[in-house]
Parts: sequence; structure tokens; C-alpha cells
Amino acid sequence: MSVSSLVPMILATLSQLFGDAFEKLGLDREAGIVTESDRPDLAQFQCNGALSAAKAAGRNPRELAQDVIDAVGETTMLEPLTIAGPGFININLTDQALADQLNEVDERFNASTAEPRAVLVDFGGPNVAKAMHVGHLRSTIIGDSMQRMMRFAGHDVLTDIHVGDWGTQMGQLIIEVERRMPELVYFDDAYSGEYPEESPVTLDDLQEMYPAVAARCKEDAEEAERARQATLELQQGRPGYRALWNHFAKVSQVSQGRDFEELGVTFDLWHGESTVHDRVGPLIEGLISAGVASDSDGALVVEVAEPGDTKEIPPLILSKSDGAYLYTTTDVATIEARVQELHRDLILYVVDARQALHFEQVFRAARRAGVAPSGVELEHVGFGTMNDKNGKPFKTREGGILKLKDLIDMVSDAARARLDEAGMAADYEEAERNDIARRVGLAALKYGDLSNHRMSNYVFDLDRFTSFEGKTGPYLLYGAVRMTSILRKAGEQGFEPGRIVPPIDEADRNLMLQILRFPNVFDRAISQRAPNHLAEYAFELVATYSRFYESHHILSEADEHLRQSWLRLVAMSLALITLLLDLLGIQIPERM
RNA sequence: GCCCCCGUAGCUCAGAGGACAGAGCAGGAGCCUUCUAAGCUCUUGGCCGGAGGUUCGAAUCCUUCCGGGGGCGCCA
Repeated sequence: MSVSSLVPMILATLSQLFGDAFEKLGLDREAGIVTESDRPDLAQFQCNGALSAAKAAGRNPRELAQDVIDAVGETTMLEPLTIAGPGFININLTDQALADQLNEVDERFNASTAEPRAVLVDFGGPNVAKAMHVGHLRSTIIGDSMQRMMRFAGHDVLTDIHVGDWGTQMGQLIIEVERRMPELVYFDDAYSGEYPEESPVTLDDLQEMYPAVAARCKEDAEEAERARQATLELQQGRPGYRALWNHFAKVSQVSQGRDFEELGVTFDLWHGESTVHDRVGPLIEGLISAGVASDSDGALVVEVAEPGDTKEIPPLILSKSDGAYLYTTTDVATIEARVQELHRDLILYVVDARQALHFEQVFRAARRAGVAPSGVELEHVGFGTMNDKNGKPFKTREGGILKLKDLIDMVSDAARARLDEAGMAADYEEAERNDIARRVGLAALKYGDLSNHRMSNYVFDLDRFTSFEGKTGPYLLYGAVRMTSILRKAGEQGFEPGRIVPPIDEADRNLMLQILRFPNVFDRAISQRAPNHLAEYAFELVATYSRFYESHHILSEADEHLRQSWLRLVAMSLALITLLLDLLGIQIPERM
């Protein structure tokens, strides 16, 4: 996927220029690809094509590089080209060309793709009866960043939270409620009236019940059998169970909705496994008659192994020997719904990497079943786990699972403490101070996660996350706030941003070059489904800006054109960091 | 047993087949009478897990071994 952007893609322009030169020499124009320099001390950009082309043409690479330079010819855009090492061509823009490029930049940094697709991002995935905990954090913030990137790229995007609400644990909860409160009307087969509107259990009740009943089912075959039976009856529509299950879903959604709101994450669809229940029967019927699904030890399975497999792929179980469905079943049916009803052609699953095999099976089954035609892409965007300092999945000091809400409170409190201790924002209203603390805390949390490559298992160290120094979310907010502040003060003095003039020194030039990198970074981030590239770039942008800020006193600059130019650079930097942080789901306060 | 992911500075992590492998933290030395010091400058620190291979060129691709994590039919 390539980005067509209103930001002039300097690399595309240069690659065109060098591609033409290679072509003129009768060589592959692909060799003309220009990249950012690996050696910023030597050049801004480089072209390595002479090396590979020389090999293919049986020529000396440095001589060929010289031919390419001659073929490019003189241009006002470039400083004289030089050859380095074995045959690298080093490229620098003239300062005038650099300023010209910046003056072409649209501050919305539009990156709309030429080929919009109908995308669905499946992430979040909370389970009924469980409060959101740290385990949901990664799916939520990586998924949210994915949806923001996809939307920014101009795709038609829908998001679905895909709640885990239809599996075995539902039956377990039902039997646990029955065991404790057998008198409830939900368990009375003879009852035929309306069920109460008020839930007999709270989310806290369910949270406490679930581990208890799950443990019992593990040890006691009879209990497990009862839970299986309850799950089956729920799925088959027993009215009392359905009514009780609705309560479970509702109390869970209220709590989880608050957590997502707190994180600033929204979904277009709040669907779940149960949403596609009515599809499952017909789907299975169709698969049986088509010969895709078959019996295996009483269970209904789809064989998904393929001849070229390097590993053993077990068949996908569509329904258990007792007739109950699994999440595999609803996953296949959900693909069908997303294709047939929502007309999606790219479906991303932002789910724990440990489910890779599951998705491999589901995707293959969906292909075999004809549920996902060849034009529909299915992709598992996996991620690693968040561990503690000892490399174990993150737990509280007491060994329990840390609730997401408590985690957010911890980082917000730390930010608030930092605010107080540093004497910052001392004269702001209490409400604003709290808002700042919340944003700083969330920025620390989200940036700390998104700056890691999604596949790595990373260590969550609260002390490190709340130190707020160096490469952290708060550093980025701080940089942005200083940009806002300087623009505000400029406005008060009647100073306005103007046209960019050629840079006067390295700090100036580096900031300009940094801004021009955006389209390439975005392209890489979205095509690799890797928000960490944006996170890294956001840090580099602010760091480059900070050096610029330290070395130029903008508001006291006497040269009006230079001052206007610098103010424009500040405004562009602010627009860009705001965009980058928005793509990461991070909000910037007005001041801090 | 088979398969997947990960081994990069003391710590936490980036890294796009290319030039001397980067950042943050921690350690050391500095910078606030001017636009927010949650900042900036300088500095110490590496056989990119080991060994082979492909390539003009490998942290990156291939093979193999070692270490860590994970997954493998009726849980999600």
C-alpha cells in the first residue's frame, strides 16, 4: 500500500529523478530508488542502485555511479552529487529547494490512499463477566491506533469490539448463579412470564464467581458436565438462561464501556460471538452438504491441513460432540457476516499472538467454506504479552490481576504527583490540573506500549512508566505544549507565521528534513501494521524540535521573514505532532 | 515430538540487505535575568546468543545449535 500525499514525497521525487537517469543508461529504473541516508553526517539522502546495477552489468560501481550522476545532470534542486565508499551516491537538497518543499506542505498532512478498502478492525475483545484488565490493554490501544491509521489513510473503516459472550464460561456462570440462588425465576422451567429488569448479580459478583466455578469444573467432571449442558441450552435458546445471560452482558458492558471511554477508544459495532448465533445453524448445514464439514469422534470438524504445510494444522472444530458451539464456530460465522452484510474486504484481528494457530485454522476454514472469497483479506495482527520485571505476565503486588481502571488511576496519580512536586500548573484550576494529569498518565501508558514493536513481549515497569522523562508520552506532550505556548505568545504580539525561508543552520535544516519524512514513516507504519514506527518518529520530531527551540529565540528574532518562517515551522511541527499523537490515540493538553 | 515468536549497551527497547549498529534510562560533566528545565549539550558503555552459508555487502536472508517465551481437537 502506498501513500499518495499532499505532503510532497521527497523520496518519490528523487527516486523518479534517479530512475530516469538509470533508464537513460539502459539500466533498470528500480536501481534509482532513493532512501533516507544512513549517515546523516554525510548526506540527507542516498541512492545505492549503482552497486547492484554494476553487478548486473559487470561494471565498476564507482564508474557507473559517476555515469548516473552525469545522467542526472545539474539541477537547482540538488547540491552537487558525490560518490562515497564502494559506490553510494550521496544526495543533499539545496537549502532553497528544502524551503520550497516545506512551502508545499499542507498542514493536514493528508495521506489518503489511491485504493481505499472496506476495512474491519476487530480488537478489544473483552469477555462478559470480567472487568477489563491489563491483558486487554494492548489489543485496545494497538487496535485503536490501527483504526486511526486506516481512517487517516482514507479507508472505509468499521471497528468491532467482538465481545466473548457465548462460550463455555457462560454456562459455568449460569450454574454458579443457580447453585447460589436456586430460587431465582430464571431456573424455573414452568415460568412463562416476563423476567425481572434488574440483574440479580453485579459485575463484581460475576468476577468473584467465575474463578470459583471454573476451578470446580476443572476438578469435578459432574460440574463440568452441568456447565456444558447449560451452555448448550443457552445457545439453544432456553428463555430463563437467555434472560440471565442478558443481565451478564449488560452489567459487563456498562463497566467495560466506562473503561473504553476512559481510554478514549470507541467502536462502531459492539457485537459479540452471540451476534452471529442465528447464522451458525445454516452455515453448518451448508458446510455439511457441501462436504466441507465432517464428523470426527462425534465432533463436527473442517479439515484445514494443506499439502505444502510445514507444520501440523489440526482440523477446526465447528461443534463439540455435545452439539455446543465454540468460538471457532462463531469466528467463521462472523467472517461470513462481515463479508455478506458489512461488505468488508480487509479484516484485521488485533489479538494476542498466541492465537496465531487458531486464526490460521479459522481463515483456512473460511476459505474452504467459501465464506471468505479470494478478494477478502484476513489478517491476524498479533502482539506479545505485557510482563513484569521477572518476565511473568503482569500481576499486582498481591498477585492478582490488575484492573485496567486501577492501572489508569496509578499513572494518573503519578502524573498528578509530578505536577505538584514540580510546581507546574500551580495557578490552574483544579479541574484543569486533573485533566492534565489524566492526559499525561494516559500518554505515558499508551506511548510506553506503542513504542514497542507489537510482537515483542515487553516489560511493564510502573516506576519507569511514571518517570515521565526521556522517550515517553509526557515528553511528547511537553514538546507539543511548548509549541502551542509559543504560537499563543506570538499571536498576542501580533506575529503570524509566514513563508518558509531557507534554513540558516543545522537545527533549522534538520527540523525541515524531519517534517518531510512523515509520508514515508506513515507508509511503513500502516503497511507493517506497526504503530511503533509512528511512535519512534514522533519522538524524533519532538527531539529535533527541542534542539531547534533551544538554539533559536523565535519571538525576539529581529528579521521579520526569519521570524515568520520559524513560526511557520513551529505551527507545522505542532500540526504534525498533534496528528502523530492522534494516530496513537493520545491527546495533548493546551498547557501543562 | 512438531510448529511459532523472541535473544542487540548494565537495564528497557528501536533498527528499512548497505557506509563507523541507535534511542531512552541508569553512571559521569555542564546549561535556567529572554518563548514552559517533564527541557538542552557533552560523555562512558556492544564479537547484534554461537557456528556455518548466500551476497560486492548480513543485526536483517538461509541452515544448524544453544537459551527464553508460547501454541499444538471438543476452553477463550
